[in-house]
Amino acid sequence: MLNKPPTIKDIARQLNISVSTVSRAIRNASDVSAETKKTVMALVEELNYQPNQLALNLRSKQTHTIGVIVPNLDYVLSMMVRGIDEVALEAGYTVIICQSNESYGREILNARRLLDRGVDGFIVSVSSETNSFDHFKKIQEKNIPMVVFDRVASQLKAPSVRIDNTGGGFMATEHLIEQGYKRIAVLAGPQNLEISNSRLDGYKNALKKHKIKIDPSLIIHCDFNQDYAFFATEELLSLKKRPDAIFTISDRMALGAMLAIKKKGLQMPNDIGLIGFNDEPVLNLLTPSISSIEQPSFEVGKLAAKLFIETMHNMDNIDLSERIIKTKLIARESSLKINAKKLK
Amino acid sequence: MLNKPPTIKDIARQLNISVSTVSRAIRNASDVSAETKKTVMALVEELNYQPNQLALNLRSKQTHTIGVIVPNLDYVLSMMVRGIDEVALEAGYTVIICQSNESYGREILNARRLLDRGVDGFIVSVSSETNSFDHFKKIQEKNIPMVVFDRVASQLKAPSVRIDNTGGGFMATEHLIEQGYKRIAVLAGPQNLEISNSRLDGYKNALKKHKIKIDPSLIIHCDFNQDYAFFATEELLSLKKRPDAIFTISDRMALGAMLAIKKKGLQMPNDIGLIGFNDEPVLNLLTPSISSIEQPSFEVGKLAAKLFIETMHNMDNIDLSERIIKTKLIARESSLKINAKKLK
DNA sequence: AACGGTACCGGTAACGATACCGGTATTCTC
DNA sequence: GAGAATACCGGTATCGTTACCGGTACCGTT
Repeated sequence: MLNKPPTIKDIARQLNISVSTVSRAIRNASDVSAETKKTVMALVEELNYQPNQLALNLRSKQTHTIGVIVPNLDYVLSMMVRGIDEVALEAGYTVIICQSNESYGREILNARRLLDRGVDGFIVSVSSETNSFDHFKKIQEKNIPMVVFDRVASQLKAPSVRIDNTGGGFMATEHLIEQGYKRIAVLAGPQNLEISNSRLDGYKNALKKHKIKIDPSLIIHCDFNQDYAFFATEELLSLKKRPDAIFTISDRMALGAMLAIKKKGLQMPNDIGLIGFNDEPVLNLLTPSISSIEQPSFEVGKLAAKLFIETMHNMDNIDLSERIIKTKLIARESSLKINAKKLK
Repeated sequence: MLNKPPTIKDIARQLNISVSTVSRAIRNASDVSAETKKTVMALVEELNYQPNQLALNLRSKQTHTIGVIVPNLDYVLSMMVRGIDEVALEAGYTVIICQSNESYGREILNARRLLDRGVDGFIVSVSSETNSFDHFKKIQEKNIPMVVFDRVASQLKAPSVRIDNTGGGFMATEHLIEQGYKRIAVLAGPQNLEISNSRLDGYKNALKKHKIKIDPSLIIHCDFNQDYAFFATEELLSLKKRPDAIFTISDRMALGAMLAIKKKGLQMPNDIGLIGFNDEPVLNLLTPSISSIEQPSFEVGKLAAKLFIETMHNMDNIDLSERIIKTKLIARESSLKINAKKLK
């Protein structure tokens, strides 16, 4: 049973009419009588005709496909991708997900491959290695729609969706201050990532507001990585004047910090406070449970996809304003000094 | 700047030669002189000519695309997908990932959409709702390559890769027995999922081997879900003769069980033992750390992709033998009775 | 009777690329 | 020097679909 799928031509031949008429009948266009339309549709049904997408792609130069490039598929990004997928599917688009693995070269490669696969556009979150944006600018010059999300880069002029990173960093830090912590360290991410620097800015803003001097020795840049965070925390804890609280700009790093804290034999929240960022569900299962900044990742993804579709349908008037989504403080045992005694 | 990308025709026109010659020159085929080849390649370079994939797709009826259908993107499956992606990319294939969200209808829809998007084949893990496999059988009848992985269904005759579920269930259960647990309960997954039943079989085998009577009241089927597992465990713990150990066939369920155990005020491993399945990294961070069965998910994915490519290149002689990958016991505090005292 | 409008349909050229066939020259062979 | 082999190239069909143009009826209007 390997007979090829029927084409519009087969239908035309069988019905003794022209392919154009068949085409029109199927697309329910005008210029075709109700009667012929009926006979065509009957045969379409009988033969189980499906239009050949590949041919349509060639003719229309569209594939109804969105290329999504992400640095990885950690908890946050995979939630966002699910959001993108949800909206895209609804709108009749298929999503191709490529991971750059935080590599600049891989990101370029992904873009190239997606491009000559004929995607209709891009939804992108940049890798931590990426400093130059020429590969994306080239895409924009070709008038191909592109939306950036989560990891936004201000050098890249494109519609964007992200969370309020500065605000989140501020909330986390102020929360620690309000709990009475005095020497607050921060594990920041890679230097050239805006998402990282914005959260760090929030941290600085909070200290300034409460008139606490910023101590550069308490600011550590390292990878978004549990192991790096572990070692960084060990170093922090062995300082002469060790910090009494740590804000890590991702939960993965908070986990590493937690391990280092436990290894050192310190108790949270009394000996030291800890707060992460992202609010991964696991935090609530740990002992002590760990505070964090919650963000609506799924919503970010959905909004990015919606924005993409809007942009796509309105290419001669692109709305470059930033969409910024609020975050929320989730205070748990690891930083709740006052209530901590009650909880015990 | 909206000049269309150059085509083979443009090159031909500029060089005053025919398109066929250009085509041959580009593909480095015979029947073209070294000289014209050089001039063609020079112009190709200059114009930055890229062959139009859409046209090639139509002509060759191939897209170099693999459709991957998974029920969700939890820890295990996303690792597997990463493995697939790795191998596929290397081999020049792009992967389209679709989530069925454990829905039979969605699975059918995904298959349809991927099909008329012209994927070259499928790599599939079935949803928990799926009982009928006609949608996949139809694909096979069209002589389109398909490989199933992880969630395998024996009704579906296709090359497959999965872990040794029965063996894993056996190892987990025997470990509990060896630690001295007597009344071992199991939280099994959905009834119609082979992956679930196989792990349950392993449990039964271990009990039989050690001459322990199987108590149906200790076997509970519920969703792969933390909340369900929580409630199921609460019920188990309120039994008159409550179990002294629980084997959950996924880590997500183990987390739910843990919460119920803690709520009840019981101590692991002495009051009750607990072991999960999958060995998600979080287990090691919990207090107590939770035992599990480790599986090489990334390898499963890679193997699935390799198997797919093999199958694809050898469609008239498909190798239907099952690839089964071994698992490994990771014993931690939640079930290590003997060493537990030392750890304290 | 002549004309304009509408409804319907068919032919053909694209889209971008490759495969096949056939036709020149040039070289080789004896 | 005739015939065969080779090297090189161009024309055309094809993949499946839609856009565009043109043509035939048929109707109603004046």
